[in-house]
Amino acid sequence: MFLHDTLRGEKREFEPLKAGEVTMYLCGPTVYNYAHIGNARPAVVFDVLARLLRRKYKLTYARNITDVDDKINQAAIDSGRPIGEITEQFITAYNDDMGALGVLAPDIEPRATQHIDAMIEMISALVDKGFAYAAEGHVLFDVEADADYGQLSKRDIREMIAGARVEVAPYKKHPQDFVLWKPSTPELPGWDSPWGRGRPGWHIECSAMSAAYLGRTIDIHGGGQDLVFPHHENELAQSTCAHDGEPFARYWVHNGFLSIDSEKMSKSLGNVLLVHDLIKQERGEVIRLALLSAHYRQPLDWSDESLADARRKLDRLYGAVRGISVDEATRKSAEPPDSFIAALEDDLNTPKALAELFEHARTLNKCDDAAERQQLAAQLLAAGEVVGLVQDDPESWFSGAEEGGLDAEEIEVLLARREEARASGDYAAADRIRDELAGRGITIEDSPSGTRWRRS
RNA sequence: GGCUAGGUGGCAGAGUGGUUAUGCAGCGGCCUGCAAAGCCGUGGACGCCGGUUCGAUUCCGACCCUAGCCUCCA
Repeated sequence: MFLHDTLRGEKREFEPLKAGEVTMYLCGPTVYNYAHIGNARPAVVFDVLARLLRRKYKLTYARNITDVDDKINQAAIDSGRPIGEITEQFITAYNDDMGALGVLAPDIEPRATQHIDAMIEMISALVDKGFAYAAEGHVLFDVEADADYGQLSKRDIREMIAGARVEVAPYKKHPQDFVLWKPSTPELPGWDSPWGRGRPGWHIECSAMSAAYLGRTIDIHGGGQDLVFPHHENELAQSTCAHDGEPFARYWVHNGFLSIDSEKMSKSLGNVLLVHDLIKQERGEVIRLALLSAHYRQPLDWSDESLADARRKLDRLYGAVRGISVDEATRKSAEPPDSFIAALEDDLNTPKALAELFEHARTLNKCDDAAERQQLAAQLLAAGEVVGLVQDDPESWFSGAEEGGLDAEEIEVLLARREEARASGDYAAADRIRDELAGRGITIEDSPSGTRWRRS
């Protein structure tokens, strides 16, 4: 298995720290709004990685929830609702939305507000060891005390023109020093600490929670590319300095950015696509495949076309297994094609893996031996399970409900009438029925084993 | 300006120092009452300029273009 590591800047063989066991941490959502399609990409990508890793290793996968944050505070002020109500609402919404995309729950979903003690402890350690200092109720990380600061994002703090565009707070020793702890006014959420009542900075949350659940050194740390700086750089600095130089993450894995119709997704452009809305119009599986159709490190441009494309791909895969009954034992014992796993194990090359799956589908379509067909179908389903696709019943995939469409019974009545017409040689009447169905989005397929239909 | 990724056929998107990616769309055929699905065949590509090489889309260098980060955004 190979993974691209941002810190080393290269793809290299993956070896867990402890033989047979893997720890993985992914930066999860800040719960003040619904997740958008860009947020969904890392969740889906690392879900596939988790599924793949579980084939070989005992995986412990943590994805945090940031439920204390100034954006949340602002949302509470704007809406006049209590913070706890807002965070609960969006935690539930996030899990529902990701579930709709086939994302399995991580082993651990730690919440920041439940780990304040661990954060305070880590901040104290950083102060004691000379890597942080208190100033005006704040505690700041001293980047100049960490000779390695900038190693992940390949930045040299001496060259950073910090403060050129943002006013530097007067209590900072160095413009790049970042907040570990900040004071809270009475109306803001806060916890007692050695530096007074306050709340944690964003970066320390992940450092403290990953150490609490996964240990000081974790195997894989994931997130979006935009988190490399400053978030992950700061996590790396905090954790390494607090732990006397013990390595923090052995592989840093970052997914590429997603754009919408070649434009950056942003509120000002009004093109923010929420998963919550998208799943009302399109099946989650289609969205999931669309997210996996480009390599995770590549930029991904989202458009109506990418969804239509994903839908047709699923038509092909479901079409290959349609009508084949795979018994439980065969299904359970089947292994995905080697080439499929090989592609995934090469830095999670999902487009390549899917291409292998299409080749496999062609082999299946060509095969006319019943036993062999069942075996091939079982392999395809086993492969689908690794990427979280093609796990639905093929019949329900093709007959999936559509608003205002004909229901299955009406269709069957029409098909029966068409069969009668065909049997009596009245093809004109048969074709009229077919045209009528086509006009209402139903495509007919005659086959030796009877006529079947699907929504197109 | 700096750092980090990219620029592949009509679209999406892998990969490789010389040989079919794959999916969709196109074209020809098989199958079908006709279709659809499926199968077979087929056209079409590697940003620009140099260099290395018997040979480069693939390696090296310059250039152009795009994206992300340098502003607590996945």
